[in-house]
Amino acid sequence: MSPTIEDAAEFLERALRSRSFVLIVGDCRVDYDGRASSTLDWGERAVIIKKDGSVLVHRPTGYEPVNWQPPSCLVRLSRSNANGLTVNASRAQPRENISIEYRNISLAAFGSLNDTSEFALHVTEAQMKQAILTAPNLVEEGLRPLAEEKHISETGFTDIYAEDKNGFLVIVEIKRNAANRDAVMQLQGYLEKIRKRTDRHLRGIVVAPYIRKSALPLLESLKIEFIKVAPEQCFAVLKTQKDMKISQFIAVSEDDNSKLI
Amino acid sequence: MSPTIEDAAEFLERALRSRSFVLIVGDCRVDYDGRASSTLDWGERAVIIKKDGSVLVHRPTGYEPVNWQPPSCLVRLSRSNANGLTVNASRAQPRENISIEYRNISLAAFGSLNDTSEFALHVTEAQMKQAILTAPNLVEEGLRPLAEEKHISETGFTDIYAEDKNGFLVIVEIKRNAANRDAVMQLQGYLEKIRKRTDRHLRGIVVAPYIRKSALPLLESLKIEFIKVAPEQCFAVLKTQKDMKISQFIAVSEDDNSKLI
DNA sequence: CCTTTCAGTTAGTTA
DNA sequence: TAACTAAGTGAAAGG
Repeated sequence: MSPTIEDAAEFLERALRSRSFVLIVGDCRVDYDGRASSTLDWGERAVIIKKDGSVLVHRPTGYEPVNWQPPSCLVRLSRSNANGLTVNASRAQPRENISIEYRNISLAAFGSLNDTSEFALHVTEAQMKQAILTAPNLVEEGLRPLAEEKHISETGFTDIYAEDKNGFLVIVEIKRNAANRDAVMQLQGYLEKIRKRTDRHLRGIVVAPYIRKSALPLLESLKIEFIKVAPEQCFAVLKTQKDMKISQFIAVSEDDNSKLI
Repeated sequence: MSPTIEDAAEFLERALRSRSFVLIVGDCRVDYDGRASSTLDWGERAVIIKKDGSVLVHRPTGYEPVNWQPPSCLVRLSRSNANGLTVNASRAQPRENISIEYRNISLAAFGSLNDTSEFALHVTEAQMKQAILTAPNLVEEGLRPLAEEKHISETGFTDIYAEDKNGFLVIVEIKRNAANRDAVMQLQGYLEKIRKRTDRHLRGIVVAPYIRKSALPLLESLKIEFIKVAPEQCFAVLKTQKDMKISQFIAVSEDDNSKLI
């Protein structure tokens, strides 16, 4: 059933050379030495070796790996003896090393993982935009969205056209995470373009969960405003939308039931 | 090459029922909702489901899982449609849920991991004992170890017999981690046994990285002493021992080399 | 490269 | 069970 150590060694040699995602399940001993040191006697664990040099040793329970190595460390394979196979992962700065010695390997696999999607914590900018279009008072009392902006030449510029309660034109730039100088500059560039085409009074608002201190001077000098909108708020709005649909459905169902009584 | 979603579903159904260690590599979408919320669009990731209900979603790079669920959560499988398969992991307190929707599975495996060894951070008690036997001044200036104690009836009692510079008998109890009331009581019980057999002045010393505040009153009332010995110190001693051997070897080698010159 | 701060922190210990 | 604290914390942002 299990591959021989010999076969596994050859297999893993190829796996590590290919710098892909490597999975090993087997009976091993783990030694760590670095900022601290640790030992873990024989037992079956699952080990993940990633292409960036991360190494994770997972026991049968628990969220955290029992031993690990952060990204950008050097992973090598060595044969301690005919029946032994050791995976060695080390890095400098700080000098740390973990060695995983196998006496049996029950599963070994490797392959490249194709994964390019962006991870969005809380909500995406698109979802934030949707939330603000649904509930513009998240930004300002009396704000009325006008139309969605088509990306003309900008990259990664999520924004909203709107009118405030005084009828002034408002450009809202949304950032999913911290607004920095770049975000302010981007909005400024956009405002300047628009000012060339219209004489209307123009306001620029950066909307983000929070703003970098480093962006505050620029913000003030350009008379651009910052409104803090937490992803949670947006999520709450979107959730309420969803819940609305569900609660409406439930209401109908209850009506149906009442008819049955 | 890859199993069909149909086959994978059946396979994983069995895997989850067996409450063992489950590995899934495949093209998935991940949604999380709980203390925060997140989305992750299609891509290939490795998922670990442990018997205690931990769930880890790992991308091709990075130490941390992109999404996860801590131990003791409920993992269920559902078929969204003929070509879809969703792993759902939820827990209450706090209410959290992650759902992993697959459109392709390239690897699925499960099995029980037999892993009972104790994880020892820094050093084991045996190693601490070895270090103190090698360098008794870690505990006290002038301490001379007498003999190793055979475990009479105690469990997990790692200790050292010694004489201090005044010729008094010293019993040293070693704890790898925090010394608590139990440790003090254990040593006290042992001291009482010995006092019945001898009239010699007897000292009891608890050696550990640190001591619980809760154990201090008991310690004082029983006139038992506490000496802080950090695992790092023990490790340093053991390392020096090792290094001694190596440096001796190097010294010899250098001698040999010098002869060759 | 170092420092500070935050995390869906997790995990362990004490009250 | 809740509160407090440490972690081989890791990861991001700022200097």
